[in-house]
Amino acid sequence: MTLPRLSKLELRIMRILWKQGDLSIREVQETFPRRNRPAYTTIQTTIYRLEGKGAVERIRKIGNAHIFTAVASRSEAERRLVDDLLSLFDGHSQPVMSYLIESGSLTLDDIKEAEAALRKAAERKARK
Amino acid sequence: MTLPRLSKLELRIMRILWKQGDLSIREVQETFPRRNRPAYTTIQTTIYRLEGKGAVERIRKIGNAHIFTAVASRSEAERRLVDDLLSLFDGHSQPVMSYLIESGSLTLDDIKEAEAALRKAAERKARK
DNA sequence: TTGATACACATACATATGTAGTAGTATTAA
DNA sequence: TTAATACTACTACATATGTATGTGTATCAA
Repeated sequence: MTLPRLSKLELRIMRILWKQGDLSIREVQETFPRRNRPAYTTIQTTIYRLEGKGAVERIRKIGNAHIFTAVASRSEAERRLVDDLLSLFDGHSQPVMSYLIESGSLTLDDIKEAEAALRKAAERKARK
Repeated sequence: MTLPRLSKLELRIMRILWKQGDLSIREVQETFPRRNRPAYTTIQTTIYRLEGKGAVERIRKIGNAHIFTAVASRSEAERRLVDDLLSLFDGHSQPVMSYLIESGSLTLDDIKEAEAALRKAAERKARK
C-alpha cells in the first residue's frame, strides 16, 4: 500500500508507463529524447528497482523481453511528492502557493479551478 | 548565486538559522526536539557541508565555538524547492494545486490571497 | 594549574540514486 | 544452421546524504 518514495528517474519512468501503457525496457528507453537518453542498462536497473519497490511488475513476455506494467497509481505517487514538499514547509500551503505564483506557472484559471474544487470538498465534508 | 540543492536535513538547519539568527553548532543541535535529536557531530557534518555549498558561513567565535550565519536566502532556497517539484510535473501547477487541496492544507483564504497576488503580478507585468 | 568538558576536524560507513559495463542466453534473419 | 543481435541478470562505481566515531585541542571551573 504505502508506496515508497520514488526518485526523479524512477518517476520519469513511471510517467512513461502511466501514459503509454505496458512497455518493455527498450521501449521505455526509446521514449527518452535521442539527445540525453540514458543507456539501456540504466533504464533496466531503474526498472528493476521499481520492481523491488513494488511499483511495477512483469505481466508477460514478448520474445524474451519482459513487458512491465505500472502497479503504483499515478495519483498516489504524485500525492506523495506534494506531501513530501509540504512537510518541508511544515504543512503550510501558503508559501508553496506564493512560489507557484512567482514561478509564473499558476494561472487565474488554475486558481478558479482550485477554488471550485475546494468548495466542493468543503461541501462533501459538511454533509458527512 | 545559484544556490545548490539542499537536502532535507540541510534545509531543517537553514530554517533554524533563518528563524533564530546566528548560532553555534551546539545551539542548532539543541533546537531539535529532545526526542529524535541528531548527534552533535551529525549537525556538525551537515553544517560543514552547508558551508561547502556556500549556504552558511562563520561570522565569529565565542570561546572556541564558531558561530554560523545563513548566507543563502530563505526565499531563494524555498523557491528552488518548489521549482524542483514543479519540474516533476512538467511545469504544470494545476496538479500540484489539486494535491494541495486534497491534502486539506489549502484554505479558501490561501486561495483568495493567491488570487490577489496573482492579479497584482499580472498588473505589474501589464504596466511593464 | 590541572582535570573535566566542549569543540574542531578528519574519517568512516550504510543507503539511495544515477550511471553503465559484462557475461551469458535467447531470438531471429540470412 | 549459424552468425548477428537483443535481452536478462549481475556487478560495479561515483556522488549525495544521514549518521556517527575518534583524536586532539581549547576552555573553564575548582
